[in-house]
Amino acid sequence: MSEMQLKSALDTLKTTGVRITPQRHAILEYLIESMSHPTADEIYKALEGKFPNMSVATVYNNLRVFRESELVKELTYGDSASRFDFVTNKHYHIICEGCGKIVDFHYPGLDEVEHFAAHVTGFKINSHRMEIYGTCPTCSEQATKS
Amino acid sequence: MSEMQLKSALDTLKTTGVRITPQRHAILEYLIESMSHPTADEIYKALEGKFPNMSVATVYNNLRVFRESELVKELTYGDSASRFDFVTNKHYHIICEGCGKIVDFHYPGLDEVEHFAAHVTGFKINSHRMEIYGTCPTCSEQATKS
DNA sequence: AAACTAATTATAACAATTATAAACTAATAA
DNA sequence: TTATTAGTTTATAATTGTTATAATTAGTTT
Repeated sequence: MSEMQLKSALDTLKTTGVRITPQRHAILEYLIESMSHPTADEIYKALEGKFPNMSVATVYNNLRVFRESELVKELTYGDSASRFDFVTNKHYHIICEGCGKIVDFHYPGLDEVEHFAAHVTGFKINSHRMEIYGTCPTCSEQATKS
Repeated sequence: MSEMQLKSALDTLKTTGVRITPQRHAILEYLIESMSHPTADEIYKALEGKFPNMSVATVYNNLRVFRESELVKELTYGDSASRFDFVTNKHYHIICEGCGKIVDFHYPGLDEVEHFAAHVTGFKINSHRMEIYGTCPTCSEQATKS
C-alpha cells in the first residue's frame, strides 16, 4: 500500500510538470516507508549510502518542492529542526517531550473552532495546526523507575 | 490592570529565587504593555533606548528564565523567529499569512481532544497547542484591490 | 545533435540562537 | 566595613538550520 502512495505522489509530480529525479524518488520513498517524521538532516543521512554525493541543499530544495505540491507538511517543533510529514489522510500529532517522538492520531477536524475564530476575528481561514505535548509510555516508565 | 500583571509576575520570580534586574523588569514590562507577541529582536530594539548596551543574549537568557517560570510562552511560527507571549489567561492565536500579525481569541480548552489522544496513544498529556492560519481583514482587502 | 531548461552539487552566506569567558552587581557573612 | 559568593550582564565567538549562488550535469525538445 505504501507503493500506492508513492505511485500517486509521483503522479502528482508528473502532472504538475515536476521532474522525477532519482533523488526525489528516494526522498519520497524514505518519507513514506520510514513511517516517521524525519528532519532534513535525517533524510540526508539516511540516503547518503545510496547517493554518496548528494547535497543537503538537494534535500531542502526537494522538500520545498514537495511542500508546494502539498505532498508533505512541514512541522516546526520548538527550537530544533523542522520535521517533514508525508501527507496521507488528516491526522494530528502528539509529541513526547521526553524523547521527541511524534505519534499520529486521528480526530475529526476542528471545523467549529475555525468558524468561531473566523467569526470573532474577521479573518479568512486557510488552515489550522494542533499538537498535543506529553510523555510517551516508554518515557513515563523510565521516569517512575528512577 | 497591567500593573497588577507585572507585579504578580515579579512576585513569581521573587518567590522562585530569581533576581529581579532592571533588564528583566523592562522586558517583562514591555511584554505586558505592548500587548503584542514580539520576537526577541523586537524586544531588544524596543529597549535599546533605555539600555543602550544591553546584549541580545540578555534578552534570550531572560526569555528562557521567564519561560521556565511559565510567565511567557514561546511561539514557533514557521521558519522565522520565535515570538513570545506573556501568559495571562487561556487563549489561542490566529495568524495572518499575509502580514504575520497574531490575534488572540478565546475558546474553551480542547480537553476532549486531549483525552481522546491520551486514550489512543497511551501518552500522559501535558499541554496542547493550536493555531489557526488565514488572512486578516486588512490583507484580504488589499488582495481584492489588486 | 543542438539548444534549452531544470536539477544537482559544492560552497558561501545568513539569521536565529546558544555558549563562553570576563567584568560587574548585589546580597550575605565575617 | 570588607570579603565572599553566586548570579547577571556584556561582548563576542560558535553553532545550527536553512537559503542563495554559481558552476556543472542531466534531461527534454526541436
